[in-house]
Amino acid sequence: MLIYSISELAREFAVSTRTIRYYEEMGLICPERNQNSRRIFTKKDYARLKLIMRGKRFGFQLNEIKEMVLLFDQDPTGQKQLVRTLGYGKEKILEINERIEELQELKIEMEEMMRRLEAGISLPRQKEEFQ
Amino acid sequence: MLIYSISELAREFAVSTRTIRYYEEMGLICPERNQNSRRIFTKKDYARLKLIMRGKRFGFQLNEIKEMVLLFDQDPTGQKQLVRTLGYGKEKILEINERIEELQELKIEMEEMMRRLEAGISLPRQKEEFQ
DNA sequence: TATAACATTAACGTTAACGTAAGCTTCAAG
DNA sequence: CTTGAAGCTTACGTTAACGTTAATGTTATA
Repeated sequence: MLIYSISELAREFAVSTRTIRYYEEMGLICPERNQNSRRIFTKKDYARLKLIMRGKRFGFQLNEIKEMVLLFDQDPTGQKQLVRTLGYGKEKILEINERIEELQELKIEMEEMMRRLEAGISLPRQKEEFQ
Repeated sequence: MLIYSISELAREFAVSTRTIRYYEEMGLICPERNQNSRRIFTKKDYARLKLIMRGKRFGFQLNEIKEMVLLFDQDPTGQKQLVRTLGYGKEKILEINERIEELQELKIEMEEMMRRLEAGISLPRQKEEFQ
């Protein structure tokens, strides 16, 4: 599909139309309008919304998400802008790495706890440490 | 250190004392009190707060976090309770796996974009897809 | 012993991220 | 042609997660 109405997008991403309008209000998306001022969403808008939703799943706030998408949106033709974008991107990648590591730790801890539970051991001392 | 005051914990976790009191208000922690009704935080409370903060970093809401910590808090002596806890834990591990995968995807995409930027290529077509 | 630093509860204020309702226009189907 | 579904704007309502203030009590220390 090449273009979407607001309700189609809302259905697709399992959010309300109000949510999408709110994202436009906040400047995270800028869909075109037809002659009757109805919003027209392109594939580009779709992709943008997908990024926004992912950011939300990761617990980022809308203004953080906005900062990210806007920064990567403008093509950094100027040398200075490019350097800035690169620095930002590398920083974000480091943050992502930290998150991945933390999640893997959490996973290991939970698996450990599951094993203990399955073995039928309460292990109050260990519990104290984890809890 | 074996016990903490509320301001010590607040400093340690870089939050306000109000935040810690709020978590108690919401039932996420239950610190003991001294004879003058001042809160006394033990190592156990410290560990609990650490878990809460991690949950926050992952974008969980306080009631979700509460559900988790409370569920793993009670030792599931009853068979039924144990089964329930095990099921919940395995579900959570699956969720964590999904998050890790999603983060790794995101990381790859961002590294890809960084490489393109460093190569000095705008790639409008690719931009459209990612953006 | 005074006094600053820290603690308590109670209560009202704030902000992000929407929900909801009203009043209007537009569009598609029978 | 009407009628119901969908869209629009405006605006007020809601909730989670605290911030802030007030009024008061406690503790440490010079």
